[in-house]
Amino acid sequence: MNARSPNKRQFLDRPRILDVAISFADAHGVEDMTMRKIAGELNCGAMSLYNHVANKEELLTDMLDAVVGKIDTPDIEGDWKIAMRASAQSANRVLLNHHWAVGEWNLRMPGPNRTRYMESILAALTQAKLNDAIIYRGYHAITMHIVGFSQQQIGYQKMLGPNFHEIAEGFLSELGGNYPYLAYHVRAHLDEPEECDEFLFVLDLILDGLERAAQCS
Amino acid sequence: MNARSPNKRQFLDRPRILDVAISFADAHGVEDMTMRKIAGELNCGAMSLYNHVANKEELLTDMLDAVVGKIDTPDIEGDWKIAMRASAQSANRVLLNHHWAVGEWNLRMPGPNRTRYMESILAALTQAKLNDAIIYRGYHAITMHIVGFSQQQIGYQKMLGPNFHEIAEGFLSELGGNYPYLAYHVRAHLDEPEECDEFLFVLDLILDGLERAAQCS
DNA sequence: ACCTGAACACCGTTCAAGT
DNA sequence: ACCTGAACACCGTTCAAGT
Repeated sequence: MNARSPNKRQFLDRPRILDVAISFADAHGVEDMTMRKIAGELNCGAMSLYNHVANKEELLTDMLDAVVGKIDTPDIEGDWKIAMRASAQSANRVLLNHHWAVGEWNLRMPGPNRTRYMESILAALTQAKLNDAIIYRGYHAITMHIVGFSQQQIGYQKMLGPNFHEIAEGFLSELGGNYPYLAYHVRAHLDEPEECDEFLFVLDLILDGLERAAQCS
Repeated sequence: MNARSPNKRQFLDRPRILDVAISFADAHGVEDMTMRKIAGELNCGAMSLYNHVANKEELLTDMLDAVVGKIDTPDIEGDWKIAMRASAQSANRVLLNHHWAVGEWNLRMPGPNRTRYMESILAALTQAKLNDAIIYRGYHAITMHIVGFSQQQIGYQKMLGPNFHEIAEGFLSELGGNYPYLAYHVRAHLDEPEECDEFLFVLDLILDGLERAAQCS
């Protein structure tokens, strides 16, 4: 009669597996995520998962698409740059919350959520009355920035870990007297209070540049 | 007396292991790279590798650093934007030649080559007489673009594979009538002859934006 | 229809034994 | 000092058997 009893139906279904897998990857990283461990958290045998999911690849593809589904789509009304900023910031927030997702983004074919997401970005750029060439390049530039910058942020977080200061200081002393510019840069990292506006700073570089390029042509 | 003979010294050393590992990852991807397979290509037992390398993690860290060592550093003389463009293009070329490297870039602490590379970028930005805040943000923007854009290019290449057209057409017919903007974008991909200047287009957006931001402040 | 244990073909790495 | 096979604790997944 308890949770581990074989007769107690576990309501094992696709969404529940997806939820548990995402939570596990959030907590321990996707490289530690194992079919056996997911099954363990669901109190079922590892092979039971395969009644609902073709294989681990498919599970990961669906996990990514579920995460993409959480991103706020740009509002088609009003100023396109403001809408794009809001959506990009939402994407950045979501990706930081699921730090494994950024590594899967460019490896997998888009699922339904990502397809919708792509369409919404392209729709917003078209709405902005940019010409075709700028929309084409702009789409790549914007999505590149969203996942690339998030990945860089996450990468630094992972490399430095919770004992941030200690590792950075260690790296600094390894540098010795050489590499003065790098030492200066690392020290700036240690002093900096907030990084969140840096994502938007670079995004604006791109958005403003696109607008300017469109006016020139 | 042949290569597989145990008495024939294999000159098994760190650089040789690194070379073979990089070639293997280039050919089959890092996810298929195995200590046992590397050993196989070196005609030695899997455990022999551990006499020269602490573990697979360390090997991957060194592989990435070796790849970074191939990137042309920006020339400190002359126009900073031209120098940065040349170096970024070199990085893009190197990363496309070692498509696994881009996934490791943000996961590992910099080795000696990457340390030198970071220093050279920061030196070039300082040489450009940009102010401290712009150098700080600009460094992140430029490196983000170099690895982020390369990763996006590689990701599309991997997803679509050699039978590029076929898969894209399949995706298009899956889209059906919905997602008109996305369908248009995918068709533009199919028509486009060259993508190599798109990397520079976005880089210039960033470089010009940095210069403009520096003048404003 | 759904679940599952045993088994297979792999991993990275430890260890004790070889030379 | 360098090499290595056996072994350990894992993987993802197949398959045949259960309900």
